Amino acid sequence: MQDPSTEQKILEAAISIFQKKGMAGTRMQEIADEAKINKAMLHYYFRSKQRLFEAVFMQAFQQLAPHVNEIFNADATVFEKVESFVDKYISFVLVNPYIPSFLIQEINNNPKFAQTFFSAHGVPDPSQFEQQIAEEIQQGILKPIDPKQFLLNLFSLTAFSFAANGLVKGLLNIDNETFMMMMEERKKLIPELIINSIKR
Amino acid sequence: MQDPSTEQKILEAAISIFQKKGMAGTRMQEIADEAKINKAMLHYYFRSKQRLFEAVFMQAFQQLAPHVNEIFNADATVFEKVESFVDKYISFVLVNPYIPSFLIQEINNNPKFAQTFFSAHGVPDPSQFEQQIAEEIQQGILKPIDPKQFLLNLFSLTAFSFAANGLVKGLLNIDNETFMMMMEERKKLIPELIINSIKR
DNA sequence: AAATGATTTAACCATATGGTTAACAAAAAT
DNA sequence: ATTTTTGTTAACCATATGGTTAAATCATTT
Repeated sequence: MQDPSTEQKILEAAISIFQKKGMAGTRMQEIADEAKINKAMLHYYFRSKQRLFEAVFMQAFQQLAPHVNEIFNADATVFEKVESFVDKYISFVLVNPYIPSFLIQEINNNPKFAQTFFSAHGVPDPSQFEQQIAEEIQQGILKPIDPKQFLLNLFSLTAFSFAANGLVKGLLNIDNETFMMMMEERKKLIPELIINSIKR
Repeated sequence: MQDPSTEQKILEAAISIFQKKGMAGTRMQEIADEAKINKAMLHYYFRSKQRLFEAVFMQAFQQLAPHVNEIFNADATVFEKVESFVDKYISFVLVNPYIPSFLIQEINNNPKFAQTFFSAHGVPDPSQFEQQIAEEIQQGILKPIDPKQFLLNLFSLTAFSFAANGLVKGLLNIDNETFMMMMEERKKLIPELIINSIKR
C-alpha cells in the first residue's frame, strides 16, 4: 500500500498554495517545497497540475456546499435557516479564509472548467428554497420578495467581506484583528438586517 | 512624436486580457495578438509585464475610486449618497463587469503590490464619512450603527454580484440576461434595504 | 532470504515565456 | 535632400516550468 501521509502532505501543501495564489499563479515546485517532498511525487500521486488543482478545488467546494445545501433544502423556517447559515458560514470561513476568494476567482478565470465541474458534480439547487419562500409569502410570514434577490443579498452580506478581504481592509482602514471582530459581530448583524427586510 | 494609437491599442488589449485572466494568467503574446501588433512593441511602450499590468491596474482603480470618494466625501445626506452610489456604481460596473473581480483578485493575490500601490497613490479615506454618520446619529436621523459595518453592508450588497459573477450565476441558476435585469432592480432594492436598516 | 511491488530521488527534457537585439522603415528635423 | 529620431519587425536568448525517466530505496509477500 502507498504511504497515505505523503499524498496527504501534498494535498495539504497544494491547498495552501493554490488557495492563496490560484491555478495560474501556482508553481508545482512551490507546492513540492511546501510539502518538503520531491516534485516528481506530485505527478506520481496526482498525475498533472490540472488534476491536483481539481482535487483542491473539489475539496474547497465540498466544504462550502453543505452550508448552501442546508439553507436551500433543510426542513426549518426561513428565519431559522438564515440565522444558522450566517453563523455557520462565518465561523467556517474565519478558519478557512481563502476558500471564498479561491472558488470565486477560479470560477471567474476559468468559466469552462467551472461549467464542466458543475455539470459533473452538480450545484446546490435553489428551487426548493424558492418554493418555500413563496409559501411563507402566502402564509403572510414574509413580504412579497424576489427569492433570488433575497438569496443574493444574503450571500453578498455574508461572503463579500471574505471574497474581497484585501480591498475591504484597505478601504475601511482596518487591521486583521478588527476585521475578525467585525465578522463575529456580523453573525448577529446580518440576520437582523436580512430578516427585518423580509418579515411582514 | 510617437503614434498614440499603437500605445492605446496595447493598453486596450492589455485591459481586456488582464481584467479577465489576471496578472498570473496573462501572456504577453496574447496581449500582442489581441492588439494585432508585434510583441516587442509591448516592451517598447511599457518596458515590462509588471509595468503594463500596473498601468491596467491603475486605470481600473482610478475608474472606481471616484465613486467611493463621492460617498466618502461629497456634501450630501447619507441617504442621498447611498442612492447615488448604488445607482452610479451598478451602472458603471454593468458596462465594465470585470473591474471589481480584477481589482479584488489582484489585491488578494499580491498583497505586497497592493500595499505599495496604495501607499504611493492613496486609498479613499472613510474618516470624514464616519464623522458624518456620527453626526446624523446625534441628530436623530440615523439609528446608532457602526459606520464600518454600514459601509461593509453597502459595498457587499453592491459589489458582490459582480465580484463573484460566475458563482452567483451558477448558484442562482440564472443566465446573463436575467443577471443584468436583476442588477437594474438592485439599483432601487439596495438603497431601500440599506436605508431602512439605518433610519430612525 | 529472495522476489516482487510500491515509493522516492536526481537528472533530464521539451516547451513556454518574458525580454532583448539588430536591422529596417517611417517621420521629423535640419 | 539628408540626417536624425521614432516606430516596427523577425529572430533570438535565458530562464522558468510542467512533466518524464531510470535508478535506487523501502516495504510486503512468498
